[in-house]
This record gives sequence, C-alpha cells and structure tokens, in this order.
Amino acid sequence: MSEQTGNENIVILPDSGTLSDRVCNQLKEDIITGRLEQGAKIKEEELAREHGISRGPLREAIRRLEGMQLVQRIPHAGARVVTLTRKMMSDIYRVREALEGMSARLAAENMSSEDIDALRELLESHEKNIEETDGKVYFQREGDVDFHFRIAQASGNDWLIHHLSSELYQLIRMCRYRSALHPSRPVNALAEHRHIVEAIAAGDGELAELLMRRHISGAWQIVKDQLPRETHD
Amino acid sequence: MSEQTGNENIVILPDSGTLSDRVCNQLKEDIITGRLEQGAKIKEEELAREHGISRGPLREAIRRLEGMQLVQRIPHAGARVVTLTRKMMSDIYRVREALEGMSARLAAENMSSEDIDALRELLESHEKNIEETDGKVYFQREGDVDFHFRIAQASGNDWLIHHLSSELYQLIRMCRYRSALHPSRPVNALAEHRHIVEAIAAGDGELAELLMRRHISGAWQIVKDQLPRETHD
DNA sequence: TGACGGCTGATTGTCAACAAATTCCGACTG
DNA sequence: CAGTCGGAATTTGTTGACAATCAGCCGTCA
Repeated sequence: MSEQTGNENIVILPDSGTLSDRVCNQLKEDIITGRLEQGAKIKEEELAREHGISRGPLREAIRRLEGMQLVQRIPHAGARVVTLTRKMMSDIYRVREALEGMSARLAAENMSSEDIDALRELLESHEKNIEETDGKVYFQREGDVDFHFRIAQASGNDWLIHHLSSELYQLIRMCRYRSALHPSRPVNALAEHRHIVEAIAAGDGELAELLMRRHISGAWQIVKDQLPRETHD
Repeated sequence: MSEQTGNENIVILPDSGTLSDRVCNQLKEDIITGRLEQGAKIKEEELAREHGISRGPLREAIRRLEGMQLVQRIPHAGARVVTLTRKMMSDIYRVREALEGMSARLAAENMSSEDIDALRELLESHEKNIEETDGKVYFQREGDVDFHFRIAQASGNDWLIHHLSSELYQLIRMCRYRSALHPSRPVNALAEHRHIVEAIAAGDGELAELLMRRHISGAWQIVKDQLPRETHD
C-alpha cells in the first residue's frame, strides 16, 4: 500500500488519490501538529467547506481517523478530536515498548547486511544534523520516527509494520508536539540508536529487544516529565 | 463504548445505532464467519441493495472495516475481503503473543479479587460446557475469546483493550473459522487457562506472561497444522 | 418559583442522481 | 495470430438535497 523506495519512506501524495484520502491525511497532520485542537468538535459542514469538498468524502475520512484513534465519535452527537490524557499517553508508550521490542528482536533475526549499512548511514546523517543545528532538533525529531520505522519494516511482520507506522507513530508524534522535546535528548537517543543497531548487526535479538525497550521507556520518562499539568483526571 | 454487564459481554445491538454501524457489524460477522468469501470483490451497489440501505452508509462501513484490516481497498478499483495467508496468520499470532503476554502481566498487577473470582466462575462454566457437549466445542470457542477479553479488560490499558478486542480477536476468530479447531484442544486450553488465572491470582505477572505466551504459541501450532494447503505464497 | 413540555435551530444521518475512472470486450493492424 | 488501440458498460467517487435526531430555549402550569 505505502510505497517505499530507498530514502523516501514517507511518501507524499500531493493531490493524487481520492478526495477522501487526501483530506484524511490532511486532517491527520492537522490533528497531530495541533492545528486542530484537542477535544475540538468536528463540524462536518464547516470542515467540508474549509477543505473545499462535500460532506460525503469528509465523513469517510472521519471514519478512518476514528479507526486510527485520532477522533472519537458519538452517534448523532458528532465527533471530537481525541484528547491525549496522561494515562492515554502512558498506555501508548507501554504498548509501544512491547511492540518495538518485538520489532527489534525480529529485525535482528531478519535484517540484511545492506539494510544494516543503510541504517548506519542514516544514523551518521542524524549525527551531522545534530552537530550542525546543535539544538534545533526538528529534523532529528522526524528522523527518529524514520529510524524506528525502518526497524519496523525490517521485522517483516506486516501487522507490526502497519500498526506501528500508521497508528502508533502518529500518536507518538502527537505526544511530542504536546510536550516540547528535551534539548539534550537527541544526543542520548542517537547513542542508544547506535547500540540497538550494533545488537541487530550482531544478530543478537534478545539484546536488541532489551535495548529498544529501555530506549522507549527512557523516552517516556522524558516526555512524561515535560507534560503540562493535567487539567483533570 | 461497548457495555459490559456480567455474563453478556458481547452486546448485540438489535437495530439501534446508525445504519452504518449496523451494517458494519453485520459485514464484520459475515467476513469472519466466511459468509463473505475471502478475496471476494465487494460491489457497493449490490451489497447496499442486499442490506436494504444506500451506498453512503455502506461506504462508511467499508472504510471502517478497512481500518480493521478486514477488507483491502484499491482506490478507484474497489475493495476485496481480506485473504488470510499463512504468513498473515503467523504474523497475527506472533503479535498476539506479545500483546496478550503483556496483557496477562498487567492483569496480574491490577486485577481485583472480585474479578478474579468472576474469572474462575467463567472457567467453571466452560468446564461444564465441555463435559456436557463433549466435543461440540462451539460455545467453548466463543468462550475462549471471552476469557482473553476479560484479561485484556483487566490490564487497564485502553490501547491494548481496544486493539485486542476490536481487531486482533476478530482476526483470530476468522483464522479459527478457516481451520476447524482440533477436538481435543478445549481440554488443554482450559487447563492452561486455569494456570494463567492462578498466576494472576498470585500476582505473579512474570509467570502469567510466560504462561499466556506459551498458551498462544501452542494455539498457533494447532491452528497452523490444520490449515489447508496454501494455494500460493 | 421551579419544573415540565413543546418548539426552534443546528447538526448528523441518509438518499438518489451525476461525474470520473476503470475494466472488459471486440475490432483493427502489424 | 498476437498485440494493441478504442469504446461501451460497469463500478467507484462525489455532490447537493432531504429526513431524523439532538441541544438549548422559552412559555406554561402546578
């Protein structure tokens, strides 16, 4: 479904596909980046007009976003943008730990040496990026998703690939947009990424899983501490 | 969202809700039970007419089934019922192992003693059911989903609950409808269920996870062996 | 004064017709 | 005879109008 050719793994479909598809992706980005506020009511007619389409395709898009857990819907009462509570984020990170741990283990068992080399190159480009921008870690941020995405791909497990890339990573990105990322984090993350790659290269699935779980668990600690106070819970 | 009161956890909504919701559930059952054949093309107009509704709600239902991985869709070319290949089933069971292992561990940490008692009662009713029908294990089959569903609930992790109950379990049911379940399996499964409950009751998360993983791994071995030969792969 | 019932406005759910795209089939051509 | 190029038929995508439902408000009545 999602084409993947070498470096460009997040394929942008500029205006191809159906209106429903396009608006679905558009809304997804809007929600993740916060352009559509959390808990905001989704008024079909208004949104449809804004995007220059009819209500039909928009409704289909919303049904899919519902499946991605990005909007919550109550019959006859409308849909709202999901509100990421502290607990929800905790749940997500916990699941991610298990899933990506599994992903790393499988990657260690399956990954070809060429893919491993490509992964090493990716990390080097990240390092350069960090050195150059030194603090402005925006690219690194997306690059992190990139790294994890490739490992998921390497797992060879289609269910894992689909749910990580098209659901969990989106929610993770949303979490990050909520809590500004810690400045010193990228350097640590890069080091941890290196260790994971080495474990994979050595074919040590058990170690790769352990390191990945620790990596994600650490990420959650950072994110958690930077979270704004919960208004209610 | 899904009400759960004691014994009846699979709530049937006779004709309430929107047409889209109703048809979505209907189609889900049709696909899982095989009434809609695997790989069958979904013709919107035909299906809409059969269900006595218009194409609008039907399309929304299909978008949601797409999110559940029950149908695959190609823009402008229509949707088809998913075809469960051997690999796909293997992937699903592997993920299930990780997810339900986690579920069991969390359940051991969180489950209240009342819920544990309820779980024990459930297993006893299963035992009776097995003794009485002695081979006709249809109820046990659904009862198995019931058991796992409750443990997922007890995990307290909403992401886990949602994805297990509304996605993975559906696919698992579909797998089972494809490969007639081994007759002697229920007795073994029941014993394994008991051990898991005991581990949970003892608050031993590590053991609960181990037993659950082994339980599911074993289930996959059985299902795998009974799978019809793959036509192509 | 407080609470119940019905009304109005807005919003969601549904439908049937229209437009665009794909697939299938047959004729044409090398 | 094989391959390819239309063209018709079928199917999907999209639209705007209509019906059903819900939330909030106001008036009436105990």
